[in-house]
Amino acid sequence: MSEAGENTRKKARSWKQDPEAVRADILCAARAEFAEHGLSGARVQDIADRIQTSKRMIFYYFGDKEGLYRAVLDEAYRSVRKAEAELELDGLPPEEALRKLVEFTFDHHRANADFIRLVMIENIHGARHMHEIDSLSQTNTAAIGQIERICTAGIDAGLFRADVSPLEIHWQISGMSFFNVANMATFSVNFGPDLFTDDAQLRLRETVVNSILASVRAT
Amino acid sequence: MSEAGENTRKKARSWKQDPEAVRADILCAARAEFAEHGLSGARVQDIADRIQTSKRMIFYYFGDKEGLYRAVLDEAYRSVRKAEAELELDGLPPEEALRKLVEFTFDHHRANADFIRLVMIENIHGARHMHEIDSLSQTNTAAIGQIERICTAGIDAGLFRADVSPLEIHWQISGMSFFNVANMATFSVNFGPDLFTDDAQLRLRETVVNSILASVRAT
DNA sequence: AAGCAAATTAACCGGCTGGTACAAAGCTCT
DNA sequence: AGAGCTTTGTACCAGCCGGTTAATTTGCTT
Repeated sequence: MSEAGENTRKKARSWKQDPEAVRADILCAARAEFAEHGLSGARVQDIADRIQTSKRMIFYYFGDKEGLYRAVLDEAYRSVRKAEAELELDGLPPEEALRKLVEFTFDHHRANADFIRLVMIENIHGARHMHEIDSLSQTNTAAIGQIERICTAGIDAGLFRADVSPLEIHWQISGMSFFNVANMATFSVNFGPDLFTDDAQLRLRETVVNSILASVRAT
Repeated sequence: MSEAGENTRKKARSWKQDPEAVRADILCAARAEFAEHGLSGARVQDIADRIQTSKRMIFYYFGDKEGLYRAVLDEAYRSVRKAEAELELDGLPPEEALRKLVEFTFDHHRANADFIRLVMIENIHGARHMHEIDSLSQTNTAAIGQIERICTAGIDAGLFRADVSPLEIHWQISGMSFFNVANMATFSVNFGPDLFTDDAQLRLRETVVNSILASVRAT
């Protein structure tokens, strides 16, 4: 019974201190757990079990369950916005830039299902916890900047309608890209899984690009 | 302490039996509770407290918490699909029909936030519970029928592209209409609440109509 | 090496929550 | 009216789970 875990890193008789690594481990395990089960569905013990640590550590570093949840949410948003910011579109012609942005968002959402699920969960809670995280509003509003630049360029070139709304465009792109991941489960049950094979997703992404481009194009 | 509730309908000394009403009441209260807090977040006691009944009744009629949740989900889908089926589009020209369908879906989703939240919750659970409800798949696949008819009419008239996919169109309409309600909370926090005023929603709905129509139109 | 704060462990607790046992009250049928 | 079913109320329980207490270990500083 007491002989378990001889090759584990931290347990078994003696352990090394590595607070930052522990903190990061907890955050990572918590993200998975929260994404999978939601805030109330997640079990602190299960988070501890996912990594080589004890329940106590979680409260030690994050205060309580909600504090941990908030930290997870914060870090998740931060990393996503960072990825978005790294997308370089400034050199491209407007239509091409918009296409790239749609394709990126669509793919990125698919590749980060955990983040999507966290946002779903946060919406279930009426975004109550996001309000308590300051730093986010700044990072996020910046996401519109790219679209704004594309739009002004497109309008100036006479390619886009003069009344396009960058915010509405972002809403549309986000909406479909988000829905695609968030509602895959129920959509598959209701209408079959055909839309979610790899090549169907490629076609679907192109459909989204077409819709967005068609709706901004000057007549 | 024990004198409470003289004017309540069922308690206080003597009560009338009305099983179907109780069942319906529970279902209604449960829908609200589940929509608000999710499956694990919902409290059976709180559901009982919302109406004039005891926790005991809930287990009596629905077996356990998940049974109740399943019943709620079933009823919710059923009523929504019923409303969809009542929409009459067959007489209209294709573009007009499609416009009406988009407008209806957009409005209907907004007006049924509880349903949206239930679907969000069910997606968090990977649609696990929907699989255990038979009757749904039939009701739901029928929802595509309308779009199929519109598309064939549109293609035959040379108004729509020949390669439009009814399923993809449904996906787009659902996606944006769903996202609009489901992610209102986080979207507002991130980008401000401007898009969710009544008249902004009217414009947004028109934007969705435009995108869909523009993307199906023959060049 | 001693002192001290930070990191970690193990055991524990209180109360909440899903679920139940049991009895009492209504309803139906004869 | 009363037997036998369904429906409802009350009290209760067992276990889970977030959170805590207290003691032990590590490592830094002097």
